[in-house]
Amino acid sequence: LTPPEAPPYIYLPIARRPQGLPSRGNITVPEQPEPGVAPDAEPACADLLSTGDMARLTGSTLRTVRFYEQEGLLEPATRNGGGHRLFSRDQLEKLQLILDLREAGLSLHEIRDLLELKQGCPTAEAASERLTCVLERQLECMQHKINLLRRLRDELASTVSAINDCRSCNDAKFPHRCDECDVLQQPEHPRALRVLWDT
Amino acid sequence: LTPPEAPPYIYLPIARRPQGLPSRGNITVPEQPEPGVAPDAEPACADLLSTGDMARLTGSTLRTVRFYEQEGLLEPATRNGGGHRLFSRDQLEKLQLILDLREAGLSLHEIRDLLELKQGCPTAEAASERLTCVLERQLECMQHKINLLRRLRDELASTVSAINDCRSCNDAKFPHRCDECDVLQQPEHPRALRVLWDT
DNA sequence: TTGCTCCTCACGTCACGTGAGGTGGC
DNA sequence: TTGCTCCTCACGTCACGTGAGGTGGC
Repeated sequence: LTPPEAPPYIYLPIARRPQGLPSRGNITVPEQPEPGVAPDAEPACADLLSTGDMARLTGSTLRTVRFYEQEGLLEPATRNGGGHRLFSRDQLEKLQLILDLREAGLSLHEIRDLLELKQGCPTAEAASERLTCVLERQLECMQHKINLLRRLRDELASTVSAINDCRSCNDAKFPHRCDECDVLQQPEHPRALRVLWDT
Repeated sequence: LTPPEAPPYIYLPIARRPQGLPSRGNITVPEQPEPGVAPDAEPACADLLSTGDMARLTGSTLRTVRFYEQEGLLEPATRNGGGHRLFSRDQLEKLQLILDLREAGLSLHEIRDLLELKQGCPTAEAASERLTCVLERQLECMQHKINLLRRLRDELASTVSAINDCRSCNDAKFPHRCDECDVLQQPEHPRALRVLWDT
């Protein structure tokens, strides 16, 4: 990808960056091709992203981008003269998916398996079946997690509303005998209220 | 809590455990008081739970229960003659809440702050306001996470349905030019399909 | 005596965070 | 020359996992 004769300063990250693409400290996600720029002229070299661009555009960190490269999840298209990594756009999208899957609870091992699944299958049939199988198992886990989060959200919300009247409390039952207080009228306190407030 | 004169074998965990409470390998969650057993006679000693009971009843591990005790999140009511921890029922409920909050993404530090918040406040007003503030911030985080998980679930589900037709694929475009395939008819592929399948 | 459950170190792991010291083009 | 961004070690952290070797009542 790097012409051997070209001097390093040809490859300055700023020079490579089309106007409107990531400027320092700007977190706006840039659109794909500039109008008037042929998208298939120099497809891999047209708009490469630095490690910092990758981090800023995804809300992650330099360390995370480098760590994912070290673990084989990301691959820079090339490096410039100063040794700086330069990533193509598809690696940005890959990074965004990895970060979302991480937040959904998948380990990097599971994510790597997903990313490598298709290339590890001899036929489209095998790849389709295996990917479907893995994704459906993950879909179940995600649904369980959504259900837990929704239950917990409702529990904490009802705890907040239950202790609302405690702002005007002058009772000596605070803090040790709040479970005997008439202000907390609910017949059965939600678990979070019992654990965080009753005692 | 431990009468100094009493010999240790008075405190056997089996002897303390009312019938119907956690038997080995049984994951059913027992009901609170046995009918016919006065619930306030020996309240702290009536039904104490071993570390293993705590782990089994919550689906966690011995190590986790011990770690949470070491970190000051749980406290055993006492220990028996053999040094085995014995927890009261409110610690089981506390452990369940801790585990749910962990799965929701809170750190043990944040959870400890929540658990200690009330006792660290001089008045009910202060405690109510601070707990409300902390919980409402967490509610926002949880809602964001729910939204992310739902989006990701839908994205993966549509990816699964998109590659369904690939089971009968014999095209030479597999595996490197699937993005040019007519079978993947959607005008705009979802991100997961682009990252995991197109290439 | 044999299982079973529990105990205490203590080292390992996963996914990064956080400096320390150095480089390279405006 | 001065900032700014990026680089490579390398040690730290968080939340446990995983044996190793030992105890105690059926």
